[in-house]
Amino acid sequence: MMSKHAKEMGVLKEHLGKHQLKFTRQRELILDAFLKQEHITAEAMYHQLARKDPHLGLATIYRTLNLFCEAGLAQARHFGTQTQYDNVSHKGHHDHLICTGCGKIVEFENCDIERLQEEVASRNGFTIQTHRLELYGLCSRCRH
Amino acid sequence: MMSKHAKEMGVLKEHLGKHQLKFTRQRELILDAFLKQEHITAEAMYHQLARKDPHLGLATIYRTLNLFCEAGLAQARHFGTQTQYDNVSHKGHHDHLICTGCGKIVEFENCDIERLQEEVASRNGFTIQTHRLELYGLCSRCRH
DNA sequence: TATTTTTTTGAGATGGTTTATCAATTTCAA
DNA sequence: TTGAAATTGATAAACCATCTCAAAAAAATA
Ligand SMILES: [Mn+2]
Ligand SMILES: [Mn+2]
Ligand SMILES: [Zn+2]
Ligand SMILES: [Zn+2]
Repeated sequence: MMSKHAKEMGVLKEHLGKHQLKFTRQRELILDAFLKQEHITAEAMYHQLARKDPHLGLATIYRTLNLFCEAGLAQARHFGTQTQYDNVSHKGHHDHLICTGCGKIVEFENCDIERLQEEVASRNGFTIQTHRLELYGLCSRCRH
Repeated sequence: MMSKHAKEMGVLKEHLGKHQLKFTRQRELILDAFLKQEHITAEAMYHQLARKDPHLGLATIYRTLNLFCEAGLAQARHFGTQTQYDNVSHKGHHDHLICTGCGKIVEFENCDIERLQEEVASRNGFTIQTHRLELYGLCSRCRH
């Protein structure tokens, strides 16, 4: 039977091949667990994977999640104190709504906002490379 | 002669009074230096003030800048690795364009973007408390 | 398959930034 | 002027992420 994450595993292997990097048991294990998440911290992955492999080191988790970022499977986001790794393997650009009550994260895309950002930039002589838009507030559950 | 920063000194003193805090030589010194800046890090203030008072501690700078935030004179911004303290004593809400080449920071306000943010939030059942919008790219000088 | 080369790993040290601790000092109201 | 309360400066600690390096694993080569 074919792995559930065959496509993404292929993306990783292609990246590894292009950069003289090796395919390891740890990288496979971490990718498999990562793809089941939407946003996760290195620390959270560490604890979650400790059950499957108690010897997996935290440094390896960080190294591997950063590798996923380079391979285009993940994006590092800095919402709070710890870096959240965003699983972007199956989605395009998006921004976030974050509940300050329960920590819930909702993703959204808004072309109008993106266009206005470009306008602001060009009006000031800038060319945008990246941007960051985060809306912090209370979700409907936490408001009541 | 009246101090150049009389109004802001008044805001600070009012905040101190309301919270049983004391007016000190250090707080006056740091406020005076802070108000001459647009955005500055605690570390940068520390080095800058070392000339006027070589005994001023870094912890005091941090404590005092955080106090200014509580008094509404400053806002902490997390653009890069170090916290930038934004002098908001004479301005309202604004967002930032940041040049990845030279570090130049341009402030902007855009009501249309703000309105669209509210729309996105309410469509998702959220009530916005704060937001963060940063556009990273190259300024006209750095592009050439 | 055996050998060699190269990369990766795990444990812990290290680094950078900010906050906490605490005895000595300063402020300010009585 | 006195004394309670807050502040300060030096430095330790916390925190998150990266770096170091010897041992292990992977892949290329023979
Ligand atoms: Mn996301
Ligand atoms: Mn600003
Ligand atoms: Zn919530
Ligand atoms: Zn520039």
